[in-house]
Amino acid sequence: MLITIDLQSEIPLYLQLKTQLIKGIATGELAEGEPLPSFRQLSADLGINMLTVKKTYDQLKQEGYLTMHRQKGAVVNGQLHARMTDQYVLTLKQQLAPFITEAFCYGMKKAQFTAICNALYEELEEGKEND
Amino acid sequence: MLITIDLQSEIPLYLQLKTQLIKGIATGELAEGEPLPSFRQLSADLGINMLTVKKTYDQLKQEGYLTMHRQKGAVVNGQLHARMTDQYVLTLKQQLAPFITEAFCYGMKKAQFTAICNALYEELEEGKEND
Amino acid sequence: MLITIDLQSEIPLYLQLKTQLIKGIATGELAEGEPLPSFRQLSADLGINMLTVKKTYDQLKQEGYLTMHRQKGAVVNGQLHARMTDQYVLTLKQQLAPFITEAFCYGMKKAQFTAICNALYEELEEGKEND
Amino acid sequence: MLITIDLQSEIPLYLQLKTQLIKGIATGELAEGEPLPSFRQLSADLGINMLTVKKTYDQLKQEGYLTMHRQKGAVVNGQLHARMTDQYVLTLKQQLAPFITEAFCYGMKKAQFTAICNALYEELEEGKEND
DNA sequence: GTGGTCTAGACCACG
DNA sequence: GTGGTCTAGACCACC
Repeated sequence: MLITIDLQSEIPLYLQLKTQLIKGIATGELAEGEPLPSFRQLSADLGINMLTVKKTYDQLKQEGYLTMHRQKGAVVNGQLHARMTDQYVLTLKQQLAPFITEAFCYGMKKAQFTAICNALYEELEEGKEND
Repeated sequence: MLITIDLQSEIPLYLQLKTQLIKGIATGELAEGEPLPSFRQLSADLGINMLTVKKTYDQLKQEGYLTMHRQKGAVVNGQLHARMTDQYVLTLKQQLAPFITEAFCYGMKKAQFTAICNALYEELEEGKEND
Repeated sequence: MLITIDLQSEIPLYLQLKTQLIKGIATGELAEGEPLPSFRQLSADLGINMLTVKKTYDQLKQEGYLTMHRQKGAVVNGQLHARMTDQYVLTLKQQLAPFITEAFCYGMKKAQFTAICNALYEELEEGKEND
Repeated sequence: MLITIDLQSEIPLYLQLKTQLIKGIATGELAEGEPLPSFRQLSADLGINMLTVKKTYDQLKQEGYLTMHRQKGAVVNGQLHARMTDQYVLTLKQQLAPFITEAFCYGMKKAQFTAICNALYEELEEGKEND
């Protein structure tokens, strides 16, 4: 799986990495049980610090995406889903609100916004089918 | 206009304030030509630092939402919209992507996600009609 | 609140700190809403690294004991309890099992073990009453 | 005797193995004089490294649970108990404290905690009776 | 001042 | 080799 880090971006490195790994899991590109590269390996490949990678792995572990393994390193965890609690939906709404307000301010129509979301969603779904 | 600041939030105070003011302008709740409260007044009302309010006004002014008057203070500037560049759409997609990926991981269906967005969007549109 | 760190111990520093802070919260010595010292302050006081303190705070935050605050620093979070899920009880049993097995091997009677636990429990309860 | 190793666990493999062997000895499931499987056999059965098994046996030998025989391999050593020093009791209290504090924070009552411990204790005692 | 992030080293236990 | 922990610096945005 190809991972790219933009050192210029204002988005923290560990978040860039996290987002891409989650996407890999979502699309199935990183299948359940598949091992991820070790801290050292990945940090060397990306040219960033070990701790930054570890921080990412720690968060993914805490959120249930990964399991850390003394022998095999980090492996992808199945059994996501069924975590879509009301609490999550609430949090999501709060997170989306500012973007929607901004889009509205910029004169974007509801239909266009929906189209963008659908496009992103379908990207993931297609990725999953192609596994 | 009611403004609420969440000191617990990880969103910077000035951004919370900015978003709400922009929303007010977008919905028309803050009409063109209407003066905004002074730094001192607003910062006291919200219980935050004057500098934080000033920073918000500065940005809004710089983005064309406000005009500063020596006597009237800050007044709302009309003529928004028509700023929806391709660049903005691209940025928006990048910002939305992680939330959509996460929702997808948590098993949320596209329809449910769209429904949430539509609900948020319609809140804004209704606000505009009721002015 | 007095916090002591044993640099000689094989227990990680951040865990020593975490345990003591949780205990402080449990006994009510750190009351809801009370601010904790900043990273820099506490790390300087204890003579350990800032990141080690931050790591502790991060975990306590993630477990719901704390809320991080841009202005006030870290503050104690109320509304614990009601988190005693079946999952937690199961985890607890797994964590306790080895200690009980060991005690049993060393010839400790059930009554003595229970007595030790009760003593520890009552320490906390008394601490709470005395607030 | 059934031994299970959890590769996911954060508990070192050699400790998992050691705990279970001690438990077997404590309950009498592994009777005095009974030979244990060879390194090679046990490591193959459990799917772990031979060195890990050896490390476990070494420690058990050093703690007096086993005796190594050039021909018979490792054999169980009787005469346990009577090792419950004050030092051990102190250590145990320190180890249990964090779990009890956490349980207390989560709203667990003393009675429920005691019940859990008793249940675990009785499991061991019954194991012993049934031999 | 605060927290948030990142780096470049280091040592340890485990396997 | 792996992950787990720790240190001593640094820069940034926010308040």
